[in-house]
Amino acid sequence: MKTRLWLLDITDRVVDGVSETHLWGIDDAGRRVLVIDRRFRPYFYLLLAENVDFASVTPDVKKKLTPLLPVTLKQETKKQFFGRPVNALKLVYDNAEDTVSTSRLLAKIPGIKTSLEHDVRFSSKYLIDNEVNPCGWCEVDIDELEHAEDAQVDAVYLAATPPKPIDLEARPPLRILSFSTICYSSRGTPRPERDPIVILSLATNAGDVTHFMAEDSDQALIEAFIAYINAFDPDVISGYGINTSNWPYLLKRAQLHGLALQVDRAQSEPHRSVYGHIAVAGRANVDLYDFADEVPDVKVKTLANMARYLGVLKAENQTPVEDLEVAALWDDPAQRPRLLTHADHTAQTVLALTHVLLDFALQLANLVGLPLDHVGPAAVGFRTENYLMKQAHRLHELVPRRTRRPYVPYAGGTVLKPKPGLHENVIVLDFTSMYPNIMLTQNVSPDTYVPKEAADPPSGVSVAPEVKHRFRRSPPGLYTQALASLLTSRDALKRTMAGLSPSHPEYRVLDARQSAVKVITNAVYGYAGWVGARWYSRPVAEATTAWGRYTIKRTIALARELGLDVIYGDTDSIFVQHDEARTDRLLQRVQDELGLEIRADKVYTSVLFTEAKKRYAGLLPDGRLDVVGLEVARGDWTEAAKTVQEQVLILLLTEKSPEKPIAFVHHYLQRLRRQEVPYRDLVIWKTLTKPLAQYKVRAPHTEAARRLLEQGWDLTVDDKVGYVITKGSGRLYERAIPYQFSSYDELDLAYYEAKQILPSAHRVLAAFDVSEEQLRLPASRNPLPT
DNA sequence: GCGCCCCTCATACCC
DNA sequence: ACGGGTATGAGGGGCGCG
Repeated sequence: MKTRLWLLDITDRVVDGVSETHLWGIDDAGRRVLVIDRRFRPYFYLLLAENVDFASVTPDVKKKLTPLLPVTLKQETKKQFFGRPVNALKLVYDNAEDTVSTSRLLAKIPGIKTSLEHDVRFSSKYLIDNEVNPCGWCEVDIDELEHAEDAQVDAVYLAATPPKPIDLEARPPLRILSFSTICYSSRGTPRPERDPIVILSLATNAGDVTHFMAEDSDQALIEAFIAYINAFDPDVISGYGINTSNWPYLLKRAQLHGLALQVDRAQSEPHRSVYGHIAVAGRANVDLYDFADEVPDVKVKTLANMARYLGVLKAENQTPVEDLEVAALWDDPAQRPRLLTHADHTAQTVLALTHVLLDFALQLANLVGLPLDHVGPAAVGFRTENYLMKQAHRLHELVPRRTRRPYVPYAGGTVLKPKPGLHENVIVLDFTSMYPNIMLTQNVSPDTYVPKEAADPPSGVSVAPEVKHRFRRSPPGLYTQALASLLTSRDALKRTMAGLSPSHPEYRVLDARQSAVKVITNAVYGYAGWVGARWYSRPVAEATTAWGRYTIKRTIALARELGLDVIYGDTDSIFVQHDEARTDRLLQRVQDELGLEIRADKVYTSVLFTEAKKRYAGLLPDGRLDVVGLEVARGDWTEAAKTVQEQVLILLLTEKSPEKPIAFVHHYLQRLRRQEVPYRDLVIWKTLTKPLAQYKVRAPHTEAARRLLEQGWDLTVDDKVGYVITKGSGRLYERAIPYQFSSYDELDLAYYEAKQILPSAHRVLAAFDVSEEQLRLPASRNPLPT
């Protein structure tokens, strides 16, 4: 018998000392199935030192193994390590838990260089070796199970063969459940030991929106949630911040009531897993917050902000509920319905956001080979690494161990000094995927690097400028093959998409796929320079940026030869006058001489530069303002400062003279003094990047955080603190108050004028020789209230 | 005690 | 826990001044 399985989740366990793998998925008839594979065995390698043969080490290995568990030894002669053929002993075990401890012991035997792949997760090896990907289809021969398995699925089977990847068009329809909770706290952050969950709202893609309310306690609420999940039987459970907040809270509350939070398909409970996330066996628990980083335009990553930006926050009619208000709303029978509406709305928003982000998550999981619930919480480096491990398997390359290394800095890209002032009709020319293409064309990879003392290999080498690192020309290395595959697949996806209407159902999937491919393509260079990477290689990273600097330098020279004035440039781009004939010739010459593609990107009808690098603003042909690096583009300036700067820029770039902008600033300052600028536009948001105790200086946002803590609020690393500056004397940090605890009358408006509005406006007006003095309100008029 | 200088710390951006 | 390059503001210490 055969089954075709779309892989949703993979778990493993040890039964009677033997590891087994559980494949949870959906078959091509839409049934939820579990396939148990007892055939795949844990293993690791012992790498033999050079000029050491199997015969001279095997007896020692066997001797050490005797008192240990049964192990099968295999001689591997087809493996490579960093591109060099090696001999390795493969030790195959029964129990994955035994491999790590014995690998360390055996690596000390003379003639053994090191142990390898003992530090790769068992389930990862399973997927990689079988070339099976999560969120993709596989085919497997199955037998009936001799004993019943306690799993909440339509069928449980035993694998009779290893699974084989197969190409089936569409994924099966998934049952999705999104939820959110509201906890009651009379003071500060709710504590699970003390404060109940008062509302749990959920929304499903079957169209149901439901909530459960606490009565005397939240026990019935939790029981109702468990019952609902088991009845609806979702494949995907999603939420916003559920890995850090909702799940841990629910688990603690359930524990206090003596309840088992049985919501998975294995009759067990959610538990913390490798990347600190919560795993729900047999389902995919997806925390959408983990994908918020993919949307850099959203600075303060609340659910509402994400949803608004992605266009899924339909009903904005209701006033948002602040954490501070929850207790009062719950306690007031007249207000409680508002809280319930808010809760339901939140769950619906999470579901809507899931629809937007899930395709990307599925494609990323499938591309890099991490299970759906792992791929979100896994950092970019680990996503990239998993993709590389899959490539390595195909090339018979052994996976290097994770080791601690010292950090040694190296030089990056070139940034040109801009020509300050207003420029008209400017085009931006960009290299397409500069670093990936450099690595591809020069065969830059950890396994093609020729060490300083080594002689040139027969294939010849390419030599990086400045740093002089050498890379053998052939055969293609691990990175090279990975990038070739990524770059060609993205091209193909783009071509297919071009032939489809964006409304075509396939289009969304292809677009999600190409985004996933792009993310990993762009991450490979950074991965190479990350000291935590298994395939870390400083020469690779350093050579890549050196070729990049050479490339941009030559491009500038070619532009000048063609009579094009270079106004600015950063790493892989140059800004020149928009002269079609000359830029066309430049693109051709760059392609011919450098073998890299440079493309016309944006055109600015007018663009303004200050003296500073990485900061400019321009008008696009459709009239939109594009702001780069300036305060408008930053999350740590007040909305007030950003609004003013944005208006000043629009007026400046359209009028090309400073009169109207100056008048606008004056007008805005008057409104500020009359308290007509909304209070929330005067809040400053800053991220806590470490625990409060580790700060070496007192800063406004750390002191505001301290005040929040005193009032019972929890703050963790990566939380944003919103504060305002109040009147009084002394340091700013003494006057920085969490915005919830202050009011308009207490604000130091002079600070907002002098340190927010005026600098951000002046920054862009300085190019027109406007002084900050000219932007201030005349002293006689509208004096500041004291 | 205050203003000034210079340096460090901290954050967030660009590519 | 992917890279380096860059701008900017506030804190903090040292110094001279009154």
